[in-house]
Amino acid sequence: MSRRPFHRASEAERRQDLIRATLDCISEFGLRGATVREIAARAGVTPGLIRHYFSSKDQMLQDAYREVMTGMTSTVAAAADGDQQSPRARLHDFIVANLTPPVANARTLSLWAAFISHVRVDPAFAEIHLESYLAFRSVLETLVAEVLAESGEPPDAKRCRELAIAINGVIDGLWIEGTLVGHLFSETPLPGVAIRSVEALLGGISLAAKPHSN
Amino acid sequence: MSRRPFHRASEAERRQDLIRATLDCISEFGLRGATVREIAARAGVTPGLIRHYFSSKDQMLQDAYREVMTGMTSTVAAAADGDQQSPRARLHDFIVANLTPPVANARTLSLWAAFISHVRVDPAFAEIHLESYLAFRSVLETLVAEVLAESGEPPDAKRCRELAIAINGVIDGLWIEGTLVGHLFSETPLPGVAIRSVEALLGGISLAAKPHSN
DNA sequence: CTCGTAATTATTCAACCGTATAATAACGAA
DNA sequence: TTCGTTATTATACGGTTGAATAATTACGAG
Repeated sequence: MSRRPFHRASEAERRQDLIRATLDCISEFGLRGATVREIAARAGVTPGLIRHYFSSKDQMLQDAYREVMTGMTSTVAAAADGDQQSPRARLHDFIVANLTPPVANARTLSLWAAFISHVRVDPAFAEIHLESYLAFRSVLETLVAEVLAESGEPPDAKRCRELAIAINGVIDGLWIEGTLVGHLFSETPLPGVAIRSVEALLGGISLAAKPHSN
Repeated sequence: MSRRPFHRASEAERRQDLIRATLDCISEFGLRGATVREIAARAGVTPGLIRHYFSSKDQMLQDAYREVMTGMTSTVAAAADGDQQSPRARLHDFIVANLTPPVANARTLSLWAAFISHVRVDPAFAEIHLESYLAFRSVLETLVAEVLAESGEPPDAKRCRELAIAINGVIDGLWIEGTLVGHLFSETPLPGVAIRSVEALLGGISLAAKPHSN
């Protein structure tokens, strides 16, 4: 009976491994399949180690939830910051980034849905959701304001807010449908649908780097 | 030690009770809390009875999923069929029905999210999702086609499809946000946001029964 | 009224869950 | 090298899970 060999890892590294294993289990087997034992096996450690880095399994799930959401938001925010483009081009890239991998991805959607289904159950999840939603909408609202200013429209905070809410809705809805049954949209690629929809919502403002030909 | 009294119920009635108890448990405690024992207690029967009406717990979950989705779709479809209104008014009522109770409801959203998170895990759930999505979009696509025809626009199947996809996205997205953090939208009620957004998507067609004053 | 069928309860089972605790091994400081 | 600290493993515990089976009760057919 030889004892299992092991190596010490840095705290950041271990926590990252455990969270990644947690997300893998959730996306593959659902929340029910994300057991302490399965997660530990996936991370290549023994179950007891989890309680050494997280005060409880729920705590680890919450940290995992937070990481998923901040990861998505930072990814699309970064996409809107490529070079010094015009506000319209940046909003364009922001929208496209939301509807293409790695954000538009079946695994990510499964994780998001699993966590969302717990928002009503656990107040801690509700708080994480609220934070991440506001962070996302804040980025979007700023982009919208810049686009309107670029088009010479007078600043109107209330209109920006409502536009951000609506655009956020379009993005969310298309993201869900596109990643759940993406094969249905080979004829009508969703990034294009989203861009044209947002252009309509903005009252006809074109988001293309160069004006449309049609 | 007296034996628990019981009464026989019709099969339809019992299955309905069990499914409702299942949905109650999921929305309150999440999928993890929807155990055979808790569900049976909620339905006022003993756990063994579940296996008498459903071949397995998963089977019951799938039936519950199907019922939630068909219930939502039939509710909003019925809202669009009030009296013999104009197509524009019917689309208007359809959209509003999606964003007001009982469809826009935290419990319903929790259920939907819990099931969605299993689409990737279990092919049976994926099939139910596909069916319900297509049924919903079909209703919406018909409404859109009628609205366009009413406005004298030439029939264009591809445009109808794309509009239905986009409008579906707006509805889904606002539905999620509105039910998750509804208190954030007291200043900008979502049904109004949705109507104005869809009007923009339709290229300016008004959905009000009487033309806007602004 | 009787009796067979089926709905419902009661009980049991093996497996698994999250957590707690003790033993051990790796690493840094001195 | 030595030794203390702690990351990691190993083991154990009480409770829960979905499922299977047996015992009982309600109800309809005849």
